[in-house]
Amino acid sequence: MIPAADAYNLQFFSSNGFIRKECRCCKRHFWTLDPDRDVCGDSPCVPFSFIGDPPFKRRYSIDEMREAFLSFLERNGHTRVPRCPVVARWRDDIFLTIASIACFQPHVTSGEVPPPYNPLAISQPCIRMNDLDNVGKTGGRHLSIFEMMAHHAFSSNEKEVYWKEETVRLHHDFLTKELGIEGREITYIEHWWEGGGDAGPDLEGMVRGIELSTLVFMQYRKVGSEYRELPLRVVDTGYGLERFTWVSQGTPTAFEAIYGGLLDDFMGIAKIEMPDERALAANTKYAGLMNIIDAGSLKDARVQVAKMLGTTPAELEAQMAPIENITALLDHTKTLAFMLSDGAVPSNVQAGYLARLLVRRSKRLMDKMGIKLPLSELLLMQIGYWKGQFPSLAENVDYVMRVTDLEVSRYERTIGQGRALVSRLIRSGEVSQNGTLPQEKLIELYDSNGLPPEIVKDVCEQQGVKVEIPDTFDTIVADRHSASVAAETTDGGDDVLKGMPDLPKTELVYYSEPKAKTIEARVLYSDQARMVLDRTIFYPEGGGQPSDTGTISSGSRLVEVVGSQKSRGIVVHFVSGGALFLPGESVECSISWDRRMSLARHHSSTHILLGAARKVLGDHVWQQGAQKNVDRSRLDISHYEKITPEQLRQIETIANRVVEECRPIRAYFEDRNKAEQRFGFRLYQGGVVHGPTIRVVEVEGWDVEACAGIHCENTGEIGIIKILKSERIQDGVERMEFASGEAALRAIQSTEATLQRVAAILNAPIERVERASQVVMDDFAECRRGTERLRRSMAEELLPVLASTAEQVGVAKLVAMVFGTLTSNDLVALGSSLVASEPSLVALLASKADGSVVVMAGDAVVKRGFSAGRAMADVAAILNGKGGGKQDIGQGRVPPSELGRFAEASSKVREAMESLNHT
RNA sequence: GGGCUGGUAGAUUAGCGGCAGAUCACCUGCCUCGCACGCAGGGGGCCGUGGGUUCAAAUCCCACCCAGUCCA
Repeated sequence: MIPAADAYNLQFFSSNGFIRKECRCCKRHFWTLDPDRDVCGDSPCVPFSFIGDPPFKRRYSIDEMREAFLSFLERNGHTRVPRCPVVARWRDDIFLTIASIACFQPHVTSGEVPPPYNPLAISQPCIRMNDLDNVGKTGGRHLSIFEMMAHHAFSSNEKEVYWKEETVRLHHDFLTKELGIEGREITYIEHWWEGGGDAGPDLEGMVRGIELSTLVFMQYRKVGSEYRELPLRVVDTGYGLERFTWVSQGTPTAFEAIYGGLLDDFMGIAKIEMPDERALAANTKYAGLMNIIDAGSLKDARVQVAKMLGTTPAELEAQMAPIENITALLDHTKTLAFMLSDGAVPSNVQAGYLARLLVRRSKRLMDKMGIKLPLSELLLMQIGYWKGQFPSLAENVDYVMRVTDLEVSRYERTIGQGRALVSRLIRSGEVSQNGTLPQEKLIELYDSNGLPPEIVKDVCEQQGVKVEIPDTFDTIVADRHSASVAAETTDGGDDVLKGMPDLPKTELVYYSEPKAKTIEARVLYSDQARMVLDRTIFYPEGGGQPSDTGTISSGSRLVEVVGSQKSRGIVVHFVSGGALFLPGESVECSISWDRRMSLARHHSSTHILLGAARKVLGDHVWQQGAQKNVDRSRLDISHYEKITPEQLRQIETIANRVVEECRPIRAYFEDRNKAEQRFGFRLYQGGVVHGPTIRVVEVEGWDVEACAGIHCENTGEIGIIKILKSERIQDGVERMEFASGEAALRAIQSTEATLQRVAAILNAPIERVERASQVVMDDFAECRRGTERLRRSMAEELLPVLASTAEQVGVAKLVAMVFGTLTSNDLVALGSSLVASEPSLVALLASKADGSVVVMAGDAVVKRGFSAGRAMADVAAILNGKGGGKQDIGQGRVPPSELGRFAEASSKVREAMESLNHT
């Protein structure tokens, strides 16, 4: 979209002497106070020029800068709000908090929920993984974690807070009056912003070649190719804290400014020296000119910078690589510290995968630099460095350390196995003739076995096999996946209200009177399958809790309610029995009380178990999903390893203690912002919750969640919680299945009944079942071994007898015999002993028991060209059976009755033997 | 959520339709003052589970379970 021409034409600009210009380099329009300026102020149009020459009035540390920003805005009518977690659990579209505005999406920006304060100021740690490869190589322009300082204002037709004029004024005042940057240094580039379906004009605040801030005016919703006005206009600013700090200090890279002493500590551990400051600054400046860093352009950059410094690219590479690695490690470990402290569990899915990726990248960087210290120690150092500014980092140190060590050992295990795999691959000759590993194999090793190409190369070259890593490795891997992306199936989402007239919202009596078993209600709508009432006690399916069932009746007319759903505040009852009622009629509603109580018990148990799991396993435990049912329910939680039986028992014990304590369970509606302030993001266990008012379910002193379900009023009503089993449903997610109340009793009884039946089978009392079954299993194993021994000794015993029946046929000997009760396995054992003792022997053995036939041939006969397999096929043909085999063994089966003609078969074999080669 | 690997003795694994093998570990004996070791012998396998195909399945097909891994 081409924004309206006057979108950037601000009073602020004209009255302060700004002029609009077009960059001679990139052709973008920008505003400046400098009439002579003809470039926009962004790199690559202008180089970084703050290094060694900061344009600020003084140097700021990172927390001074944050404080300067937030207090400046407080003085200008904003309220400071605390940061959000970096793991965005309140969003179902992103895993990580990628911008400050993400804290207020979608509920605030959609207008559904009022902002906690308006306007407000925040400094939000954000994580972005899209430029991971660039981190370290661009002097700090790319970071996987950064703080986005922001002021947000939300305006509507009813309430105007502030919009473009005030935003730019605040920005300009902060930079000039607060930080002391000359107004002429600042340019504002006109830009159009789109993201997540929203759009609007924005201005990018540039100083000395670097973008310090972005001022976005979210104004439109993009629907197709059309832009519609949003009811709520959002001032979405983003001030890069790290960049502000860096520019204020003018250090060669941003990392000195961000990490200060921690950078020195890391360099000490890696035993590397700071490279020549001039080279480093040149490198950063040049990197600033490049928009995308890949293997090729990095090479170009090295050549250019080397030329500037009068050195060779190789020398420069040697000088820069260590600092690039250590700063990347510094960045990755900070990101990990934040993610893990927020309870991210490394896994193969979602945010967990990003955590795993970072662990592995960090570990690889450490290996490259020869750092022996455990990764967890580096995280500990990061936590130590940041906890003053982010005290919550220190709260989960044990978890962070433990899960990091575990994850690193998993990685090392994978790599160890991978190395062995590569060695085997080489030994087995999976290498092309010219001694290189096929590229196909290299890709597969990474894709299927997680082996980074460098490691494969390392192992291969130790064994003299060459490996070429293609420059486009990542692209090839990506292509492999994009080729197999299945067409997404989007179901239409049948609206349960389809075809109904406009109806008022249903009064939800199941909330106001949770103990009501029956009520009177008035019919608003009724057809063959659906009914809507003015009020209801039928809980509609939602939040993992199935709906109530029951009846709706009037006099002798009665329909069964098989389920209910809520849409736009209206509860629709699904009925069987037809359209018996007319709108306006008064009816009697009655729900299946046993079902309701069982569901309520299970639902309350879910909350209690979650709290118990958190106590036993740690604060990283979050609900990942839950399904309640009448007989049993399940709760999925995030956890990094298999829950042990002992932990499961502990969880069960603690949960039942909560039941015994008869704690009150309170359910109430609460203003969203108030609830969040009181209970934090822990509320959102059940996933994303919409609306300005949320229903809070509080198990006193134990657990608080936003939840729409029906609960007991007191934990005592649950009676008992029995965990039935736990399983790992995916890496990082454990599922617990449990039953509550009477269902728990039934489950226990059922297990007991099974045990009793087992006891009956074993003919032992329950107390001795364990021992008895052990004895049975041991006996069974012993029997199997005994049979095998017997088979072998029988073969030994029968050997001389059989051998004596051998008949000379040409140069070979034939033993042909039919047995009565042997099995195929026995025949093979016999045959193999026979041919082992006499290499020129052919054994043709059959059994009437199952009609199995075996032909075995000794080495000497095989050498002369005899094929036991072919002989077997001949025998099968004669005796109406089937069979075949290899040179030395043939097996088959014929109808036992045909064995009466065994002599015919043996003469056929004899014929084959007679025609054998005599030499 | 999707894709790709793999599951065989306590461990690491070979076999990939036709007699389940190797190495390490384990046990016994020998050698040795003793030992990393050496020599001789031995025990140890529902070939992940359940179906199917086949005269015959560790092996092929289907489903499931478990582990690993890449991508979103």
